[in-house]
Parts: sequence; structure tokens; C-alpha cells
Amino acid sequence: MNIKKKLLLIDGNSVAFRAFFALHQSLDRFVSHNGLHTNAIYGFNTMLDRIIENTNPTHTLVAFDAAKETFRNAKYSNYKGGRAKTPSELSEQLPYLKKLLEAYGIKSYELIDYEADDIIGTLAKKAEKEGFEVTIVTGDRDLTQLATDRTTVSVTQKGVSETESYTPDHVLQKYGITPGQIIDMKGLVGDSSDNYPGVAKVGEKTALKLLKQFGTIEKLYDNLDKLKPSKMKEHLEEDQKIAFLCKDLARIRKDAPITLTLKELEWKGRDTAKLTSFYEEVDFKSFLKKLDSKTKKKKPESTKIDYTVLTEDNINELSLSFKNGISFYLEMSGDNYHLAPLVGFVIAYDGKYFVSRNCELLKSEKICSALEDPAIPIDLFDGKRTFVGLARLNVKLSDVDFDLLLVSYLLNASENSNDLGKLAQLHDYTDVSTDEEVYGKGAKYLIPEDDQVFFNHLCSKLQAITALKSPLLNQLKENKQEELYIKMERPLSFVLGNMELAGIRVDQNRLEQMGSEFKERIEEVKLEIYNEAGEKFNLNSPKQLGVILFEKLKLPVIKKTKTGYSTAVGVLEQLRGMAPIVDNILKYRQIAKIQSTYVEGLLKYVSPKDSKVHTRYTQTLTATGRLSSVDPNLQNIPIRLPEGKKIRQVFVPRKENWEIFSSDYSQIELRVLAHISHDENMQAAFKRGADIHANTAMQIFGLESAEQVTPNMRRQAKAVNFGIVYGISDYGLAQNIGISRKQAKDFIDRYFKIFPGVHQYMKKIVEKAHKTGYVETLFKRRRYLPDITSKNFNLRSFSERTAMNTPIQGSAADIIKVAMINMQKMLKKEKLQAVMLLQVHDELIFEAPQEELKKLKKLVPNVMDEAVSLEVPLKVESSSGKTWYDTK
DNA sequence: CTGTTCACG
DNA sequence: ACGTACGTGAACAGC
Repeated sequence: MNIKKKLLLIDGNSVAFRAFFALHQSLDRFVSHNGLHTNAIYGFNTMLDRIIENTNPTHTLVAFDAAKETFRNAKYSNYKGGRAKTPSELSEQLPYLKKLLEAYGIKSYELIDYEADDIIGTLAKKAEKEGFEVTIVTGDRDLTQLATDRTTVSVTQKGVSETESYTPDHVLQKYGITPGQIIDMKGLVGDSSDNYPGVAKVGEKTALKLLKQFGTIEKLYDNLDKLKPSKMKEHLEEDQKIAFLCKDLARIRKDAPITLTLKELEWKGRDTAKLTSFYEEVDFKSFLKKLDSKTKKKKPESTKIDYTVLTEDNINELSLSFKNGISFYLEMSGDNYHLAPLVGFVIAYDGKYFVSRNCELLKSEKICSALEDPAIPIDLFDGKRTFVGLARLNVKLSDVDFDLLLVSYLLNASENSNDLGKLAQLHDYTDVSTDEEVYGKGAKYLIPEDDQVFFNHLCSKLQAITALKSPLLNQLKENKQEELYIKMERPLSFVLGNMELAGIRVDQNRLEQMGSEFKERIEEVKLEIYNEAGEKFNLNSPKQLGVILFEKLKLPVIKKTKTGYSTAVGVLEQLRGMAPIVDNILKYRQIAKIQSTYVEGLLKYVSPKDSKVHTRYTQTLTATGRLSSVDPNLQNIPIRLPEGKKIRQVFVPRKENWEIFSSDYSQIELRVLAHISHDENMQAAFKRGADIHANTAMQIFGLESAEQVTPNMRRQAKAVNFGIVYGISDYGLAQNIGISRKQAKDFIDRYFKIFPGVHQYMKKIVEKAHKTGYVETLFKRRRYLPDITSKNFNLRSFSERTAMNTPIQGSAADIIKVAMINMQKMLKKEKLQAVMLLQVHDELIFEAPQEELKKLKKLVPNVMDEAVSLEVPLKVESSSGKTWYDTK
């Protein structure tokens, strides 16, 4: 196992300084029993824990400035002159800080004649050469000059626990220059805290402008005569010497005479005993407690697990009863469990572990009967994946007791990793590695040949599942989410597994035929575009297209992106009519999208075995509780435009004389909103079966009757309704329907007056989120919104909109999930041949023999209707046809 | 590996 | 004054 080497370099003085001033108001609260100030140590410690957790360094060092005088004073005697003396409350902490570092097992280092920067610069360069990934932590932006593709510079913000990470890209994005040009900038601007002046009257803005034009100070002065005469030019001429000197002062040395080797910086972790006594000395109670709980949790060296390798010969030694339940993990080499090779498994009961690479053994009577017996409780991670994997061996996983993946997702839907090791870590269980650590990733992904390594990893997964079972189930109980787990997500995982296994049939010939038609049209349009542009270029490149449209053809620039001109649909639509090329580009985009994503993309997934595509539904990904669909994504098959909609013609039933049947909830999200907001006006509209958008239009435009609503009014009202569901803002609404912000605000104000219950709901839910830190759906699905208290307007606003939207979107997701579970049961109970195939958020798609259609037409809407009882009726619409295209 | 664009609800 | 609608996945370009 080859873990990447990571070096963490900390600018000791600078971070301590930042920590000291960040906690300056609390200076008096941070005094130990013998009178020592501790605020800087405390802040430093907080930062240290965070950065270690985030970067997982293998090597560490904290650099300090040695004495006052360095080589820079020899070059410029005023260097750092006039700087206020370090306050004694801070300097008294420095020796203790070094003690803290010692307990952390981190080396402190200083070097006569050099500053901490130079030590860091030198070691970073050295480490890079040896293949390290380097993280630098400092409070001083000057160090961003050291950023490279292998070195990230984290600069502390306001406090010290939050940092801003500077990669070369980030420097470029923020300043428009490369890290190397930072020193040129400092040369021109100077540095007041280090007391060197730079060029008179040149500040950051001017410096950046000059550097973007010329690159470096040297080139700037080589080309000074190209500048128009100005005051600035005079200053530049006068201060030339100073500029070069300042640049030299700003340059961090990468050749300091450091005798340390990188090997000496290897980090072996904290010394708990030393750290405990240090914390006691400085009265850090909270850190002591943290340390205590960490050491307690650590299990007595359990890295090596006893297991038995199963073979055909010893399989009979397995217990017969498994009555206390089993835990089970089936390993596959790859993500797509419909296809990934089954490479091994582990089964455990009564604390004994049995492993094998031979998954055929799972078919043996002994194991198979246990997995298929609903009376034997099974604990695992990702029941759906396991269910599908076993189904490939014709083993039918019967029931699951504890599914770590599902439970973990319900406890916190935002932390949605699919890796057992990572999830376990989130719950403070650290005795299991992640798959990435053991198997590698990308091209290096490999199931280990070493049995010891592989089997040990599998066993440690089961240990994690067992260890987390009762604490996580307790948390579910505290959150009142047991029912959500037992009645909804756990049974749903099997429903989804069956849908995935069923798959939907694709008419491959038809799809290929469509492909060649699209291909011809693409070629035609492409040729026309090249003609109109006067040259060939890569039409798929927004960058190249931007050059043609906005530079060559001189069309007006409507919107810019981070990297250049925007060429998105909205922009192109505004350019329509100005040049014929625009229409053709839109046409090209449309067809090229269909071709690459839906023709070629889909063909890649058609199984040669059964002519079907088997998507995977991700049950534990979205923050709201919706499903998502991958490989292929069958939840975004085109429907809005006629060209794209044709793709639906290739989705066909599995048998002759069968049809595709589809039912969808109409306006489910608005109905959910009417329910949870108790808004009487909105509820009344749904109860009398009104066209909800027309109704909204009538009311916000103050009309007498529905007949007076024009199509345009309805369109605008519809946008307002959508906006409400999304957590409305005047800006967003204005953008969407192309009106002014003021008009949009007007609409919203009127809307809230007409639907006061909705207004109340919006206010209350945001309040609740502020108070509790989370919001919930009808079925107690929970989403945490940590940013809701942020001082950053953007983050906070986003969280507030999310607080409004999540209960609506999430409850709708809950409802259809209930319907799916009931539907599956109903199909079985009624002994129908019909198969549930797909879910598209508010829609369920089936295939069925023609003779069952009549029955389904009643049954499916009934089940969907009765999934939940709201204060307003639900409405379900159905249709059927020979292909998915022909439904509705 | 990130950003842009575009497909869906 | 700030500056975005909510939730997704795939293809592609260009580093």
C-alpha cells in the first residue's frame, strides 16, 4: 500500500499572531491557573486539529522566525523597521506553543539569518522534488507566491480555523496573475507591515494592470518607453531601484541552508500522555475531553482479525442456525454492480469471520439458505447493491436488518459518501480503511492479491457495521426516524433493486437508425456554420465558438463566464436574427446533444444479453431525499422538444403485445405546499380542481374570472408558482421570465398577500432552520443547513431558500417512495405480470400485457393517491402506449 | 479534474 | 450593497 506523501508546513509566528488577535477580545478568559495567557495556543491548537484532519499529513514542520535581524536587513536596513513590539501576552505563549507542538510530535524549526517563509519555501521545493504533496498554512498572503500544482497555500481568515486555499488557479482567479508574479506585485506595491515602500502611488490595482500587460518588473522596465507619459510613468522611473530592491525583499528564498532531511519530518502522531499533561498545565478542558473520548474509542489493537478461509471442503463447518443473525459483505471490483466482477465476500456470526474469493460458494446450500431466510436478521452496507450482486448468482437476499449506508444517509443526507470507510469515519469509527486506501483509484484501482490484506479489509468492514449498529440506530430513534428507515427506505431498496434488475428494453436497431439520421443532419448544419464563420473550428468548444461569434463576427457580448464569453442558450437566443449562424448553432447544439448523450450514450449501456438498459438508482445521494439515476441516467430522457422526444420511441416493452404504462402526480409539489402551509386559498383551489397556474394568474393580476387569463399571464403565474417552491427571490424570478426586479418583487408581494399561509410558512421554516439548524419533510427526513447562520450573504441566502424548498421537494419524494413500495406489494397481491420499471421523480413507468392495462389504469392511480393523506387531494394522470413516447 | 453546457423533474 | 432561482447526471474541452 503506497500512501501519498504529504508535507504540512506551518508558518508558526504568523499563525500564532493571527490566533492571538482573533481571540483578542477573549484574552481575559484564556488565562491558565498560573496566570499564563493561552488564547494564541488555543487558536493554534484548533487550527492544527482542523488542518491535520483535512490534509492527513505524513510529514510536518512548524517554522519560526529566528531573531530580529535577517539577511534582509543587510539589503535594506529599514526592513521590518518601526514595527510595534510583539505584545508580551503573546510572546509569553511562544515557548508553550513549542511544547504543544512537541506533544503533537511536530518538529519546530528556526534558522539564524532567515525568516520562517524562507524555511518553508526551501522545504516545499525540496519536498516537491521528492514527489510530496505540500500544504502551507500561514496568516500571510505573501506566501501565496509558493503555490504550485503540488503546493497549496492555506491562508487563515479572520479567525484561524477557517482558511482560504490558494492553488495557482485560485491565485489567477483572484488576482489575474501567476503565483510567481506575486513578488513582482509586492515589488511595485511595497509592504507596509514589513516597512518597504515599493513604487510611489502604485497600489494593487495599478500593479496588477501593469503585470497583466508586461508580466514582470524586469519586462516592465524594459518596455517603459511604451507607456504614455503620465504621473505614474514618472513615479516608475524615479523608483526603479526601489522596485527591484523590494522585489528582491519579497522573494521567498528556496535555498536556505537547512540541514534537516524530509525523513526527519515524518509525523508519527500525537503523544497522548504528553498532550494530556500539557492540556492540564494550561487548563484546556475541552481539548482534554476530546482527547479522552478519542483514546477511549480506540479499540485494543484489532488491526489483525482472525478469519477462516472458506472452501468447498470446509463449508460444512459453518453453523446451521445463524439464529443471532449474521453480517455480510459482498465485494465487487467496480461501481456498477450489475456488471462488476464479484471478487470476494465475508460472512460473520457470533464473532467469527469466514471469507473467500470464490463467490460461487454463496450458492451453496449452507450460505444461500441463510441469506434467503427472512427469519435471519442480516446486517450489511448497501442492501441494494448486495441484493443485485447476489441475484446474479441466483441467490435472493431476503431481508435486511441494519443497512449502514441507508441509516447513515438518513441521519445526515448531506454527507453522502458511498464508501464504508469514509462513512464510518464520519461517525467517529476509525478502525476501517476506505476502499480507496486499500484498492487505489482510477487506473491504479486493483483488488489486492495478498489474501491477508484483502480479507482483513473485508472483515474490518463487518466490524465497522457491527460497531456502528446500535449507536446509529439510537440516533435514528432520537431523531424519530425509525419509521422512515423501517417502513420506507429499507423496503424501498429492494423495490429499486427489482426495478434495476428488470431493466427497460431498448430497440437497438431503431436507435442506431436514428443515430445515422442525426449524424447526417449534424454534418449538414456543421457545414453551413463553417461557411457562415468562414473557417472550420471545434463547434463543441465554447471557447473557440466565443472567438468566432464575439471577435470575428463582432456580435455583442451579453454575458461572460469565469473563463470567457458565455455561449449558453439564453445568450444565443438574444443574438438570434443578428446573424444566421446563431440559429444554426442552436440547431447544432440541440442535435449534437441528442446524438452524443442519448444515442451514442445510451447504446453503450444496452446489454447484449437482454437488449435492456439497467440503470442504478442512487438512493443515498440527494440532499432532499429524491432518487438519482446513473449509468445510464433514465431520469433525464428528452421530452420538451419534439426532436429529442423521439428518443422515447426506442424504449419498448419486453414482449410482443405488451405496452408501456405511465402514471404521474400532477402538481405534487404545489399540493404538498398547500398542505404544509395550510393556506386556505391555495387549498380551496386544489379542492375545486382548478387549473392552479391560471388560478394564480387570475388572483395576482386581479381578474374577475378564469376566462380573462391570457396565455402569457398564465405563463408568468406558472413561473411565480415555481419560484415559490424554489424559495423565491425577486432576482431569480426576474431572470426567469425576463421582467425587471421591481416587477418581480411586485408579483411576489401580491402573491404573499393572496396566499398568506404560504408567506407564514416561508417565514416559519426559515426561523425553524435558524433555531434548530435543520429542516424536515412530512416523513421526518432531515437536512441540516449549517450555513443558515453564516455572515456571508450568499451562503446564508442559499440556505434560506433551501430551507423553504427542501420540505416541499423532499416530502414529494417521500410520497412517491411510499407509493412505489405499496405498488410493488399490490402487483404481487393481484398476481399481475406488470413490472414497475422506472421512477422519474413524480412519475412511475411500468410495462404490462395489454390485457392488464385496464386494471392498471385504476390500480396505479389508486395506490399513488392513497400513499398519503393530505389536506388537499392528490391527482394522478395515466396513459399507455406501444413505446414510452406514446404514453401521453 | 474543473468548468460549461444542457437534458430532466 | 451583496447577486441566485431547487434537485440531479453526462459529454466535452482544455488544463
